[in-house]
Amino acid sequence: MLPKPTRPAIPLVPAPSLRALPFLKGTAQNTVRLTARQRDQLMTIGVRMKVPARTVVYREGDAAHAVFVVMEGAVKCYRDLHSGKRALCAFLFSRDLFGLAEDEHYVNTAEAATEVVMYRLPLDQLMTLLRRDADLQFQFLSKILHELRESQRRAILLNRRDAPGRLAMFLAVMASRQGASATHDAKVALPMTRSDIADYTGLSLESVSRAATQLQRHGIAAFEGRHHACILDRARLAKLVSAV
Amino acid sequence: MLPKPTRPAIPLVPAPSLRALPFLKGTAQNTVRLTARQRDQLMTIGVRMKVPARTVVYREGDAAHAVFVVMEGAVKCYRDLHSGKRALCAFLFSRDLFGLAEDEHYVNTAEAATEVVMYRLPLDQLMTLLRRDADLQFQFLSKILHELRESQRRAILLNRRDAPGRLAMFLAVMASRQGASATHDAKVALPMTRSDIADYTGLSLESVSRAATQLQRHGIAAFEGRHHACILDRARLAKLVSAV
DNA sequence: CGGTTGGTTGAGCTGTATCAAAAGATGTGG
DNA sequence: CCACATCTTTTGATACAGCTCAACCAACCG
Repeated sequence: MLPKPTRPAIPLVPAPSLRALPFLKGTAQNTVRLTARQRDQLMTIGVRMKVPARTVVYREGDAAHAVFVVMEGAVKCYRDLHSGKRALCAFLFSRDLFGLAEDEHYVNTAEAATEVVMYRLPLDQLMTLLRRDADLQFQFLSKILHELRESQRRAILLNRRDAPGRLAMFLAVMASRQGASATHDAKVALPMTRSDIADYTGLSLESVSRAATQLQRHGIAAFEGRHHACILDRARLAKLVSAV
Repeated sequence: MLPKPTRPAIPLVPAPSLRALPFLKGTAQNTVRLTARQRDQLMTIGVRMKVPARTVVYREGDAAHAVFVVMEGAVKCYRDLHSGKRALCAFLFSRDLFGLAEDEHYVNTAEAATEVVMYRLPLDQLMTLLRRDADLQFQFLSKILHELRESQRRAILLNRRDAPGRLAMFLAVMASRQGASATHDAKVALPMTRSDIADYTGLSLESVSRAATQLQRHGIAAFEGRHHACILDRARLAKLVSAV
């Protein structure tokens, strides 16, 4: 399922880092700061991998021997339900962490939504590292905390009943992830399919489509092609988002 | 808002502990094991508090100076939405952790649903402890990971469209929290109000009520009084739960 | 060019939110 | 101890929003 991991001969590639709002002090950027040494250590135990889209990194129920850090591309994490439907738990992007096990087994399936570059961190070695370096461990703790909050935010999204509102929240999340400044950068990349968006927002495929055309008709956002959206009216989008 | 914290003169009270499925090895009980020394340390920096029901421990947006561990009773964590509705993020019970901040501020409001006994752990002292004791920190990391999964499980609950199914999932969660064995202990305590259940399950108050009578009519569960349910047919409840 | 995958649009149905009101619990003070 | 006021829960009738089924359109690919 996975191509054989390859370690780059010359480490010219960037070292893994983590994106998260800090637990404590407010800094300008929402990145947990790893020291050069910590990044080196992670790079040492980690294996850099590049996989094509649709690669299944691991399946729900598999024994967990590693966690992963996304470097480039998008990963989706999901659980297949008995009804044949799919619950998408999260999209992972650059500097995101995934593969956190429960009781030594993965709780959901991870699949590359695009071509993905990532680091594979073997659990035993990572554990050794974390046990020795409490600061590094704290960065991981912060990152997991960050994911917890994203999950709660998604829960709020799912609480909504209106399809346009849900899609608006999804758009807003994607925009903020891509570091969209308040004014410019209205373009939002949507590397996933509509079906993925449907599974993530808890809507049917058709409702996503309808909600998109609705946002477009109201001049709030434009959907150009499959994988790009353009936020036209930030104020009204924000209003829709907070109109829970 | 909060009564003055009091430290017990004689530490005859139980030390704080954390409930979580372990990250790595599967043990029989779902409790993270703290060493006696770690529990002592937590008890040393922590302050034991007993608050009556409806006490607001902290509000969304407050500066975060401490985290809390529930010893007895139930706490609810929520966010009030602009529409006047309330999104309940989580119920916290014995050995649960709450008050995890984002950027030095609490992200939701915590309120005692019943009379609650808890430990208040000042952040600065806890941080010092965690920085020194990587093992202790790992217990906290595991606990947060556990909460992350509970949050994802709730997201799956919210994905459902049918009220009886949602209520069934809620019941199952409550039952498993109270350590219900597969056969006995069919009684489930529901310390919260119907309104709280509605806010947690993302249903309207009325739908919760209707769903409850429906489960009762089908002989799956009986609701006796406000705060107690009795699971009558475990098999069919499980079927309803997994019929996503 | 047919086949496949992904996306949009339309018509009807189901189930929950909503509004409204009654019934049941709870607590207070005479 | 009862009567009253308040809060919580239940029950009923209606409307609306999204799901489902189904057909259609577009892009991509050998």
